[in-house]
Amino acid sequence: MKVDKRKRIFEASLELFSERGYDATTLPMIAEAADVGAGTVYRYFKNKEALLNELFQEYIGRLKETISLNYPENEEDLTIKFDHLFAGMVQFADKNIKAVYFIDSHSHSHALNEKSTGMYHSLLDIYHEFIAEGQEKKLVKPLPSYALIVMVFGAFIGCCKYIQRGHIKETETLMDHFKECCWDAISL
Amino acid sequence: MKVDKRKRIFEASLELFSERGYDATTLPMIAEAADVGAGTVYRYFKNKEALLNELFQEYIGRLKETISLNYPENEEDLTIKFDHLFAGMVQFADKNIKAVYFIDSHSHSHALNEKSTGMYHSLLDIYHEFIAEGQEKKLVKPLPSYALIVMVFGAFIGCCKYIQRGHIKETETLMDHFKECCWDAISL
Amino acid sequence: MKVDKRKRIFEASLELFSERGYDATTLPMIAEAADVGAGTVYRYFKNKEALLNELFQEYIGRLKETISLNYPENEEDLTIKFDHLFAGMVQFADKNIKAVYFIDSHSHSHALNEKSTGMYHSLLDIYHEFIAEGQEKKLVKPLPSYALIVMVFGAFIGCCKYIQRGHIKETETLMDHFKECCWDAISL
Amino acid sequence: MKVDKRKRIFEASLELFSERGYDATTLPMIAEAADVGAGTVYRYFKNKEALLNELFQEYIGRLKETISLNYPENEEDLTIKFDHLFAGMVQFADKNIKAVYFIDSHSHSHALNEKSTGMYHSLLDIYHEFIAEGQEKKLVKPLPSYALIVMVFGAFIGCCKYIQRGHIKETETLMDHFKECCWDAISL
DNA sequence: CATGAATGAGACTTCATTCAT
DNA sequence: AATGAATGAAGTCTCATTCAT
Repeated sequence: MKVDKRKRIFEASLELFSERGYDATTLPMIAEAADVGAGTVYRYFKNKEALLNELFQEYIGRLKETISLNYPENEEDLTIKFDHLFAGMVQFADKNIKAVYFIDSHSHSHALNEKSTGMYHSLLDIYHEFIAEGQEKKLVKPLPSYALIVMVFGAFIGCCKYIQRGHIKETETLMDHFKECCWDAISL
Repeated sequence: MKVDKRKRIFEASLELFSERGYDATTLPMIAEAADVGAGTVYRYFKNKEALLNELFQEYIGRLKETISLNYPENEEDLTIKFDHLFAGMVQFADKNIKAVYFIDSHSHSHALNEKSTGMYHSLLDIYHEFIAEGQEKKLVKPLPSYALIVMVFGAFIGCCKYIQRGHIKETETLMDHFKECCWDAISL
Repeated sequence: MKVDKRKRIFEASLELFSERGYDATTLPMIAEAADVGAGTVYRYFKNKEALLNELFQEYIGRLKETISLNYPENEEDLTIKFDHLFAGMVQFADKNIKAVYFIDSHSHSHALNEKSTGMYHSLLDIYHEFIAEGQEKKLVKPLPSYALIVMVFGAFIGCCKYIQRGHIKETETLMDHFKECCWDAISL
Repeated sequence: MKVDKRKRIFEASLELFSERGYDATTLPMIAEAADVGAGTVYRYFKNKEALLNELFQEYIGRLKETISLNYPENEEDLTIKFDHLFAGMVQFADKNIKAVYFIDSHSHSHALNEKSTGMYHSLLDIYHEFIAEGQEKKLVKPLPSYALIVMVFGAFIGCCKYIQRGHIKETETLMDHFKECCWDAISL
């Protein structure tokens, strides 16, 4: 029951934050969506800001976990690493599409604390390392890795939005095409 | 004088909205940044929401104008069109970097009215047409054009953010590399 | 066990009310200080207001008892009565210094009920009678007895606060001097 | 008009704080009593706590001024100084009876800031000096001056309360008697 | 025109109290 | 009997908006 309420608040927040943004989401909205009393939210989270940060950290953590799981750290073939990273994102988005939007739209929120931004950057580091390795092997374009990452993320999120809006159904083929796009974009 | 005040409000809003977001920006903040009385804002804009929409429409309009100007509508060579579109974006961003962030971060704001979203989509239409033409000519990947557009935009905005944060200086070479990235991403 | 919990709640309340005041003391504070659950307080007291009143009445009762015990009702020598009253106050304060502050700072609380204020005034009546007798015997100044009482109380509480703040150690001599002060103040 | 609103808020606060205490007084109560909107209070005072402190400092200042005015600093006869101090209190109480209660009941409030307590103690210093001089001259009892001051204050406030409750009308004779009480209490 | 004082709706948050366990 | 999770009423405070000057 305890876990239940906390989970409901978490999920309601994720939904609302991803759709309206943190600032445009009121606590009463969250309470109603989670079907709990307004005061109940404060039993589980210190305040609205803490709720945002816990939510952010939770999903950054999950995303990182998804990507890190079985990551072929010592693989020589870079495309295998790329496949893994891309597959991880797809898998995560598949289960947590709202979380993808939420992370994307709040990664520079003024309400994030140091730990949150720290976790965010530690997530990006995985990609930075990948880019760096690729550039060393002359397989990836010699552009700032930050920009390349954003490009892939931009593409990925665009793809998610596209799919969610129902313009088209998600297919494995589509995802493969997207992966190709991304690879083409960054590779030499 | 009238124009002056309106302009100051506009610019203050652009700055604040792009940095903090519409919801986190208060009217007193805007008034102070524009160095006008709070009531004065209401002489030029019906309310905060109207201010957002006028601002959004203004910059969407300018961006569209920049891109459309001398657009080689009947050009056969698709890369020339691509060059033009990319150059337009770069040129616009060069003069209105805040506006780029503003548009990016508010394109799905809950406070946008129909006209604003309409203009936004009509801007996207230019790109849609370009993609469609490219796909017809088998020069562009047969992926949903919406996704391809977002990818290019994502890359572009990522690039802008990257440059603005001072990680590197903007150079013509850098921009050319980015253009290449984008073209590689979408082209067959 | 029951008595134990009730006692702990009582003592925690006394401490907190005397230090922060009734209104600035929250029930969670009391529960924590008493090391009981918040709900438990309601097993022993109807609500916060009832707790205040029971506490007030309890200590007014004890003070009255202390003063009344062996009160030389029929003593002719007024100074002996005065000595007794003063000694009673000192004795009470010695054991219940917090209660002295509590009574002093809450004797006009908006949350006291009729019974509480009734007991308070009935306590004052002892002093009123003493003053009246003294005035009849032309030993006490012909001022409103209420004012004379407050003066003695004011002196007494000031003295308690003074001692508690550690400015000086309580000595029998000091108390005797105070008694003298008080007597000088009211006597002709 | 500006001054008017601020003054009304000040006076309403004084009334409510002196009657119910700071913690039991809500901002809506103040706003209603002052006949202004709730938000208006915040145009004049940063918050409720600031309102309390400004009020406290204002009246401490006035009281100090009243007492200090024409204070016979170099007078040899101590009773003349005493007369002056006592007369100052009476005069102040005459014009600001609510303020007397307010100061008395809030002088140890947890919401007072450093400046407020500083001013309070600087007010007490006037009395401390008087006591010290008296003790030096062997005219005042050799008790802690803090305690003697509290006694006089206690008497004075008791007297004020007594008068206000209408038990008796304030007369010059009454005040003279009180002064005598106080002098008897502290003098050798 | 321009202002900023004034306002009340509503946001965040706390807390006295209840009740299922 | 004891608990503490749950709650909604109410408190403090902010802010979009209006309006008299």
